[in-house]
Amino acid sequence: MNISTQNQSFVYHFGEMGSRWGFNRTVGQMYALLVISEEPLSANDLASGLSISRGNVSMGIKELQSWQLIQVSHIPGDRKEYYSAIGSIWDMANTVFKERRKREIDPTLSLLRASLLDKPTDASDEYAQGKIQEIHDLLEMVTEWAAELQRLNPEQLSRLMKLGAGVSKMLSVKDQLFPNKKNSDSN
Amino acid sequence: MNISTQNQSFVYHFGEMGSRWGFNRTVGQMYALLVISEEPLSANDLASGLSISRGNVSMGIKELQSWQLIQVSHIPGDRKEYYSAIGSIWDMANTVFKERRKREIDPTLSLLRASLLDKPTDASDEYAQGKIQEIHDLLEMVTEWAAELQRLNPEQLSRLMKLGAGVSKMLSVKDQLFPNKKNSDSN
DNA sequence: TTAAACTTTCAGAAATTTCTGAAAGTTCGT
DNA sequence: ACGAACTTTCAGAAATTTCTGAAAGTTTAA
Repeated sequence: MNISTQNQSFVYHFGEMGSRWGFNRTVGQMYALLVISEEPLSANDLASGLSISRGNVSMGIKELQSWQLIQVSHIPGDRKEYYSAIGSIWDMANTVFKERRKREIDPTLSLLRASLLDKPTDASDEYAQGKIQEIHDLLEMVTEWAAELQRLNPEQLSRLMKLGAGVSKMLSVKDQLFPNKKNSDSN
Repeated sequence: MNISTQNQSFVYHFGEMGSRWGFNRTVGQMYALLVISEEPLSANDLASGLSISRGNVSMGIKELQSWQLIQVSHIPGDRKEYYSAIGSIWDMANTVFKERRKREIDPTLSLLRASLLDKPTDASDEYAQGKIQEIHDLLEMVTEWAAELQRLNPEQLSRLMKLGAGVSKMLSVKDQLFPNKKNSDSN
């Protein structure tokens, strides 16, 4: 199994990016390779395609499975396991967002909430708590909003995004339609 | 300079989180400490507060400055430099987003565009290009949208987010108001 | 039950990242 | 011009992460 030079740089770069998304370079490369290959690939294909050890592939597969990003399939008469990327690119983005929220944001929110329970003992603690509160509120709002958006289907989301700047116009339209809805919480 | 145990865990955790946002643990901790402290802190304060070397602090400061997250100030009659976090939490989030876009997303988009310029040579390349195209389009759309949202002021953004699920209702309201606007590009 | 065909595990090696602290650099007052 | 008070740099040390490959585990077929 070898990768066309055409896709080499994509796979490699995706690996680098992957490390920003919570998994390491090789795991990112493995995933990239699975995404762009139409046929499912065996663990050996991945190892030889990326010139990494079989053991490394095995660990990477485990990781990708824990992210729910790949799928196993079988070929009749062949005992090897074959892997392929699950779903569309939208699904992938969704999954990664959801997983990261679970693994990173949620624990952070808990920690912030815990911090807020301690009563501040002096002025500087007071100031610190104020800041922690701000961060908490921002994170919570963004998180909830993201969850909300994830509930839209891709088509709706796509329309919303393509609306672009129009979104602020919509806000004012809304004010005209429902001028008495309280949106005066401008802190 | 020592940190109240109350804030210790916040600073430490923020450090861990920081590494997800593109800088390392100590840089994250330094920033956390600056955020929750009302007074500007000197490099030595940071070093002793976090029990790290002076040299490390110096590098961290450079990093935070390149992210435009901190500010220098001076105390009359004192030659030391004092640092403090810039702006509100909103500003911070904005800055981090903008910087990450510049450093990570933009290069990725360029790479994807470059990949798309090569004509595919066989069927499997064709499939790969299709996927790369999808990723490109998604990334581009999300990026543009994010830029759009960043142009809103915090108050508008906050209202939009608090709208939550209401956003999909707005989409249908829009359809009723402007039923002939073409939004049928549902690929 | 044996063995072939596969997968997983994990100790230690290799690679990478981060940190320290001494030395070099800068700035300012005299 | 000198030296005190600071900051920055950077080579190598320390810590952390990732990877390898041999050994152990699993599954299937006969």
